[in-house]
Amino acid sequence: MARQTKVLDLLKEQGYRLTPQRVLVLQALAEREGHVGVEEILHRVQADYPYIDVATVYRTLQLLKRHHLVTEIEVGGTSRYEFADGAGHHHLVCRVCGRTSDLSPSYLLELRDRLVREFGFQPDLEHRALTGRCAECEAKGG
Amino acid sequence: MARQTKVLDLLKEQGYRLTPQRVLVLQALAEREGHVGVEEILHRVQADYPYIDVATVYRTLQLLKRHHLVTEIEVGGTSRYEFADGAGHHHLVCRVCGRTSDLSPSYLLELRDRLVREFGFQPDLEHRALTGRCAECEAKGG
DNA sequence: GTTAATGCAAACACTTTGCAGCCGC
DNA sequence: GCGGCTGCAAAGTGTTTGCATTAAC
Repeated sequence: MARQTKVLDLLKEQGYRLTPQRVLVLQALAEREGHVGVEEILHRVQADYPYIDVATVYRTLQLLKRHHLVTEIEVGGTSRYEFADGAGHHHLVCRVCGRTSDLSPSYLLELRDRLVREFGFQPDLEHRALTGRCAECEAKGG
Repeated sequence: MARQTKVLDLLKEQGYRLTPQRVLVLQALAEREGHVGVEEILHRVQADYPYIDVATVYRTLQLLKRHHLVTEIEVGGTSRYEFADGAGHHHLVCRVCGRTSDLSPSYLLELRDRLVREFGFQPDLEHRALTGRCAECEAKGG
């Protein structure tokens, strides 16, 4: 059973229409680990259905986000989206080679606790992308 | 002696021209604590010199950034700039009321160390804005 | 006088919106 | 068939760029 099936059921339950566009956007998100840019989603969907418009992709992503079925992440001024299955997590994004890897939520817990404890500040640390330089690029000295 | 004077000297030394526009942009940054949006900088400068263009503001900020005289911070998809005097630091930005407060760099050191130690990943944690809800807005339950 | 910096306008990338027609239910 | 959803086009942000003119040195 494909990752996106339960999301589709959920949308249907809520009275949303299961248009082929929505199915394809979900598919594009599901068949890809990690966060995906809007551009890439558009291209993937267009492979199956060339008439889809960016506006529809954005609208679909907004809908999914509103229902917490995808999570949005901002990296370098533009938004990327990711299937929201399972627990939250973060990403390490290499600024040089672009490769990304996952980071357990536990890494930001200590920071959150300190901010809450010391300032009563509840930080948005749900699904963050941390940019930097990965070990490889660091070694190459780019 | 105004905060921006040494920056102006520095620019002059490097052979850059001290145009009134540059002086005014620096003034706008200096007379304001914390990070300032481009829009606000533009308006402040226009009060003294109405003919300045946004492009000039952007170009000036790029120049200053290139020489590490201001730091850039991205919050909510747009850039904000801050005078780069003294040690680095971070900001807590309340998503509800918009108020900001400073955060000592020490708060992110432990995280940086773990990422370096465990993954060899050198994160960009120089001058970050952490959004969230401040104690007051949290209490009000907005 | 040179040449860098400006103002203006146009282009840019990303995202949102208005609207007429279409199609999932 | 109703009403939500789509495609298209246009507009809206925030930022950058090309170019002729201006002004700092």
